[in-house]
Amino acid sequence: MATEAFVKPVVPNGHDGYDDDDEDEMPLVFKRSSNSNNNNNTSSSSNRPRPNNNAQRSSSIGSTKSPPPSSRSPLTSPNRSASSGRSSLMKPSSSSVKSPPVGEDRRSVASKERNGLGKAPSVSKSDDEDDSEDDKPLSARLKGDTKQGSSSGRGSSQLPVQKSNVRPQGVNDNNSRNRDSDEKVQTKTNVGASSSKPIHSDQKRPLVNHINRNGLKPKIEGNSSQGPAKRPLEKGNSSNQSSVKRPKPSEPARPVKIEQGSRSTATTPDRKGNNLEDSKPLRVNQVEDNSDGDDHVPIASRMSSNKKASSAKPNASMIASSSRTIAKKPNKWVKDSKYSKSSRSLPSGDGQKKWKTLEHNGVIFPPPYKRHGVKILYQGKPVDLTPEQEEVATMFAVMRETEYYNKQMFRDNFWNDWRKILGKNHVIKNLDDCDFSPIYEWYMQEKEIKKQMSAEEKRILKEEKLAQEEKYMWAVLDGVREKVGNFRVEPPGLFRGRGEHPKMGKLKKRIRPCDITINIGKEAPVPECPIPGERWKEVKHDNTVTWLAFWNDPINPKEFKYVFLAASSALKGLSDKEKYEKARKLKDRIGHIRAAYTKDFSNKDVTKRQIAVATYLIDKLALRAGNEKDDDEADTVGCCTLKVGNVDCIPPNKLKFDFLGKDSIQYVNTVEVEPLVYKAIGQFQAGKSKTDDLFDELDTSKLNAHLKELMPALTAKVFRTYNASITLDDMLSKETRDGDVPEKIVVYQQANKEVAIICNHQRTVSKSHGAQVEKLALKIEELREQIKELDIDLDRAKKGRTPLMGSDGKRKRNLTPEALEKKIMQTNAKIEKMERDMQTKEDMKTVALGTSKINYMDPRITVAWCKRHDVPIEKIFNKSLLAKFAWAMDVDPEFRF
DNA sequence: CCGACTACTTAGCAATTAGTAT
DNA sequence: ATACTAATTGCTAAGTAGTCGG
Repeated sequence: MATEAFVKPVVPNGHDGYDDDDEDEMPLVFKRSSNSNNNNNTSSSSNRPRPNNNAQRSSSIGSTKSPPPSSRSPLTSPNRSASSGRSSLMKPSSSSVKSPPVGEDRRSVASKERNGLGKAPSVSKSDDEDDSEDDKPLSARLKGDTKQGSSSGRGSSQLPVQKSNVRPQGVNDNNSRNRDSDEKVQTKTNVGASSSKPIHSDQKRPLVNHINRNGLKPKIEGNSSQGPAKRPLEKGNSSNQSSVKRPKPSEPARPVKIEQGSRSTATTPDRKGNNLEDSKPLRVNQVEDNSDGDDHVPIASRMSSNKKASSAKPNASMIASSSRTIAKKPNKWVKDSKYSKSSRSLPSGDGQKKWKTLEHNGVIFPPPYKRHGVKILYQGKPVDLTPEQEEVATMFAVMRETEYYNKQMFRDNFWNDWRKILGKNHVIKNLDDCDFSPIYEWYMQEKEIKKQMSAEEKRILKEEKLAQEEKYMWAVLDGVREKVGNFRVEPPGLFRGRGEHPKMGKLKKRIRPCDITINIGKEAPVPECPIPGERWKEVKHDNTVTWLAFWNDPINPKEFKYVFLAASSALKGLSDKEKYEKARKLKDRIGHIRAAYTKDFSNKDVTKRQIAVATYLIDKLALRAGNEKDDDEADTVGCCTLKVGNVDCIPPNKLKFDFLGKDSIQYVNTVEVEPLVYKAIGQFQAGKSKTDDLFDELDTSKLNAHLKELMPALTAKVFRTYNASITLDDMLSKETRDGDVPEKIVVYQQANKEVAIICNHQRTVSKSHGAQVEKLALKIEELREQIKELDIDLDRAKKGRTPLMGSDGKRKRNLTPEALEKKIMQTNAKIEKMERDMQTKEDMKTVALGTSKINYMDPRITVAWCKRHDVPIEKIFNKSLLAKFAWAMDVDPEFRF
């Protein structure tokens, strides 16, 4: 890697290349909110419980979803529901008040449209409306169609999902497990009741579906119907295996400084900083550059200004962007000259060239095991273990407080691997007679010692690690220094699969250089193997792929673990942008696509009918494709792999989905569907057992092959991206009102939440959630007491008397009635804010906003909205996201998805 | 048309760090 | 300064999907 090489300035984030241009796209108008309201349908019925977290989560989920506001959205959301809805988020002002339950909210939103499907495409941006409809998720459309529409509103559509509360059982179960569960439950209830749609009142979107949320817990056992839930895990704390941890690469930079970006730098070369080289230039700057530079200033500036955007980067991009429309899409490809791709090249190993030159230093290995000598007890007696045996025993000991520890599958798998290391005639004959407490205690003690280190010691340690890792953190691709995503080889440990994974507890052996294949430019020096005496398995020079290194997964040797560039790299940024552009194309074609599959709901060919119905579900519910899985994986499903038992038909035309999806997260949602879809599902289920495939004629290849006929490069996952982005765009445009920045941020979060619900992105309730809520409630109570006291003092002050003694026994200052009144008002405002915060907290406890922000919502929607409404982008995107979405920063303020 | 490979994105939770409150 | 939270970052599992050979 030498430094010299680069000339390019590097822009860290990637801007370099692309940018702008494309963005422009349509300027369209943004519409802002106009109406907001619509009606809403109620839907409500439901309640959704949401799951709680993990465990719970599963169960809980409710069914509801709501469609996004406008319509676009998909329909419903799955589980979570309930809570979410609530109000808090909403903006304070108006809505604030209530907070309806999540479910409702969404729904309320309502989409407008109703029609849906049928409609033709229209699309184009221009009108949103039309489009919208099309765009919108079906749900929305449905409603219309279907009937339902309960409410009025415009579109009412929504599917009605209802979420039923149902699942109580599950819920209960969960509860039992944790407190959380309770909450969930409650939540639902409460939520439901209370709020229902909250805020939104205005909005109201329909929500189609809404989920039910119930919470069941899935955890382990499954609850209800289906199966078992998988996700049990726990959350335990301790645990973890080893502990290694390392600093983060990211910032390493310290040293550098960079130039920022590009430009300046240009001259400078930056280099990677590796050690290797030297240093000079390098390092330092660079890194941070990106970050730094960006972080601070620029962004902000950009934002604010809005329009201009200039701020930041300048580059061409800006310009381009500004331009408005412009071609955009097609261009993209063009743009980057960097890798020229052909037009359609997509990311994946498509055989296209991904780079011309690639330099990097390979990977860093975890330190060798350090023996601690603490003995475990076997049948009460200390046992001597070899370092290797001790290492594995320690991995297990350290997991004592996790849920895995007591799972038979985990213990069996662990024992199976450990006993091989113990050897045939070892005194330890079974796991249950082993007492790992001494090691666990040693581990806890070590942890405490670390915690007690002085700040200075910690800093030194951190710096040492950084110095050691710095060279691995960077790669130079086509002359541009880029961060490497995961340059640390995974340390050995016990496999922690999610859900009921058949391999949980198996030993994940240590990876050595001879397991690793390196990919590097032909001209670049081959990274030196960091472990003396060992060598890489292989060194390749394949520029049709983006990985820097890989090794076979020790748990499943057929699979690989890759080392890629970080998300902030230009390579990843480009691919990200292409992903969103594809979704925007889908937006343009969605009307036709919906019309096409609607027509096939009654096709005589079963395969075609299944394709039509599956596509409808993916479009409307944002389900994942559902690839086939092996028996040695947790059994979870997606659309194509749904089992008959995962879908219940509820007359006259509702479907209740209940299955474990990716990561064994439960999806529970009851949604109203087109009568023909309802009928078709019944046909697909006829004569089959619960565990048979619902879509027996289908798999993801067939489905995607069909989708490609409708639109080039279209695949099932594009619908999720489309639904998420269109929902965000719609909600932001409809819900944003004049107001201060915090109010606008609330609107954004509400929209983000809607998307998260649609995508069923969940998180476990934090261990301290209950305590936190109680604490807040306590504080609110204290404030109320204060008000009482102040009222009395005010009364006395008006009569010219001095205040009573404070509850703390101290004398209070003599205040004027005016001052007291002001104080009362302030305190009341404080109480209201706290109550809103508490509600929000409750609503959001199982909703994970981050996943959709990182993977599904086109960042240009967010950036453009921030520019239009003078919201600093830093309020929405953290440092990592700013770096990842550098390519979207100079989007035209009028950009619409 | 399959299924084995292969490459790359998406996901939740744990560990860290930053930020506040005490 | 300390204790707790809240927010971020890291980790790596679990998906999607393209390609290739038969």
